[in-house]
Amino acid sequence: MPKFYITTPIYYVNDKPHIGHAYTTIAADVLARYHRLAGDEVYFLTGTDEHGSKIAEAAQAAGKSPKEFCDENAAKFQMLWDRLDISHNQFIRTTDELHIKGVEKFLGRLKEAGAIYDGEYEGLYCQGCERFLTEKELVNGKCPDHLTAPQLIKEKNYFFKLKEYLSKVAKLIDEGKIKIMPESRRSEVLGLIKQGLDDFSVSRESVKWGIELPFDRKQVAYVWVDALINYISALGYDEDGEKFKKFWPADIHLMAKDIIKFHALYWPAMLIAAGLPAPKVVFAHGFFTVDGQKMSKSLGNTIDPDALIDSFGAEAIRYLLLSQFPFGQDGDIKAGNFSIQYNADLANGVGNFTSRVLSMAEKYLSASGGGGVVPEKDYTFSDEVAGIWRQYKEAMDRFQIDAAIEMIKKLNGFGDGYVERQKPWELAKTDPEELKKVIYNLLEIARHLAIMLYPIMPETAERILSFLGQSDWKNRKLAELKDWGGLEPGTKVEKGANLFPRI
RNA sequence: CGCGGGGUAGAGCAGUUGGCAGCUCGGCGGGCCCAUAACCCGCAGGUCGCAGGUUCGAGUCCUGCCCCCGCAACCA
Repeated sequence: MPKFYITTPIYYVNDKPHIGHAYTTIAADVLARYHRLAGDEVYFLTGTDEHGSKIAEAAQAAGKSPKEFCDENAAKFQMLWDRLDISHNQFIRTTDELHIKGVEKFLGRLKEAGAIYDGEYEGLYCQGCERFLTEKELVNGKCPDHLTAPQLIKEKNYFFKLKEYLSKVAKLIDEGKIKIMPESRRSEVLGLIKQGLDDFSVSRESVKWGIELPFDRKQVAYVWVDALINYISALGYDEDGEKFKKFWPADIHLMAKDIIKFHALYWPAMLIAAGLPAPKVVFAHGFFTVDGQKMSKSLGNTIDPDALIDSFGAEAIRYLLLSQFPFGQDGDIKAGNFSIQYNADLANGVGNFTSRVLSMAEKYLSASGGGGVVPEKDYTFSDEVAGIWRQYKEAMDRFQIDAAIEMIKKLNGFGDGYVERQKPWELAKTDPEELKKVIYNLLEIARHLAIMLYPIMPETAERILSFLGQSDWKNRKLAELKDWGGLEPGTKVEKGANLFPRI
């Protein structure tokens, strides 16, 4: 059984989760669920990044200890993932003992390998960026990202020999061993390599809230280095450990484009230095604006994920967020149109289609025990549906979640069109035998629709499948589920509840 | 020479390797009555930002130009 190890970034817990975190995590969940459905052994990791001076400061401002502060915020993330039905296998926190051990081991390994050297660093440090800036990066003496003047800081630091490993990373990217997606990000990263990057420091002397270096307890790991290591520490980071052997390297690190450099260059370089394989895919999705504007607290247009869930439900939000624009690109979330789209795609689309099909089955094929009973199979549509499935799979395999959603809409439309052409309500009077075939086809289309829907809207899919009398589908692989004719004659179906009430 | 995204039908967007311009919403007109006043069909609506170039052929490649948006903090 192939394995599929997928990760989200670990989110910085200096505040509660926002819509961007939800977007990344839902996307990862969709891919994780798709791969489980396909029969892969999936390991889906998410978590929180809890060290660094910013956290320490925020905790102090809140009058709490760093750990207390982190506990509270980490819980908010966990609660949101719970509400959104995120199916992660593990939620790692960088304050977990497991992680701390992993970081110590990994940094120790880098030191042994001679990839770390100590030196003194004097530089302009930007609090906001949590890193030293070069003179060249400054604009009018200020950090271009934070518009604050960096402070001149001098401290002992350990450095990672990035320059020494960069050519190896470049080679892996070149050979496609590390796939950077989408394509535009790949060229961006190759451009960065061409420009040349400096060795970076992996430790901080001035920061206290962090993981102490095993070879120098006066220093703590730089928060970025600490964070990246979570992808292996979560698995136990033990070359002989079963979990680690099975799942590493990651099949895909998913993230937003702002942190591509860390994942596509720094992290693979560190892994190479430590003698470990690099991740197979580094996928950076885009940023989005909301209703044409960048989200910001001062503009008051931030969207609380919980409020969205309250209005539309977790299932609809998963769908709405991912159907807005091509996955990977920048785009705009038209929150103002959510109710329009909800009604169009979910209430009038999926909800109405399953409703009309199931109620026809119940009405025209009612059995003595009540409810509809699936009639004889008909093979009319094996080709059409197989074609849609092929495109759906292609889309998912290329991480084009939006394109996969298009296929769901296409199948839905195909089903609605079929109803119109066949007019079951007339066949009910003129041709009962033909009617049975038509109903069979419709029920079967509904089943396929539900399976396709599963990664995006798992709860909805399960409900439709249960209305269709399906119970053991979870034990089957997609390769089998997507074949035409999966619905067995004699199965009882029921109209079920209204899936998406109009709003 | 800061970085990045974008200019395609009224609105919002697709257009992978160049090959007769598509989708959704909205508008108009029909149809249907199984369904969540839902569904189906048809119509209107585009000089694909501008100007050159390459090509048998460019929204798609090249050059130049114009315009819009994001880039303090939070932060995917």
